[in-house]
Amino acid sequence: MDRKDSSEFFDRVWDVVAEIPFGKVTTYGHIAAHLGSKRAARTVGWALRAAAAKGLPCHRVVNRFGGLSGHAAFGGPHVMEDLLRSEGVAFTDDAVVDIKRHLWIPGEPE
DNA sequence: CGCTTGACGTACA
DNA sequence: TTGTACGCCAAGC
Repeated sequence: MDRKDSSEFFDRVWDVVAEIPFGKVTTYGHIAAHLGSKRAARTVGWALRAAAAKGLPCHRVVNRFGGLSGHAAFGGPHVMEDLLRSEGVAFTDDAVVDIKRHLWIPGEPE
């Protein structure tokens, strides 16, 4: 709607993150691209940091490689990984999600 | 008030 | 092809 706040970008990121289904993950680039700017991935990361404080499932958001970049925002280096594993998400490496199996794209549900 | 950094990714040389 | 630079937006210092 008429959300023309300075943080409109943030609000959209939170909206998308909140729509991520259980056991799925998405990437900064896909969110940024969905918002209109692919290179805004960095800003998405900033929004996710705030999203963590908002209670959004930001642990389902990973980088392009499927690596858990924001584990520090969870208060523990393996908290994010453990959360995803609890959702049935597979890991290809340590703290690296099998994004190829669980990738979810905003605007394009199952 | 202004410069730098920051949960990344793409584009160009 | 690989490497480097830039872009996005906001917060921190």
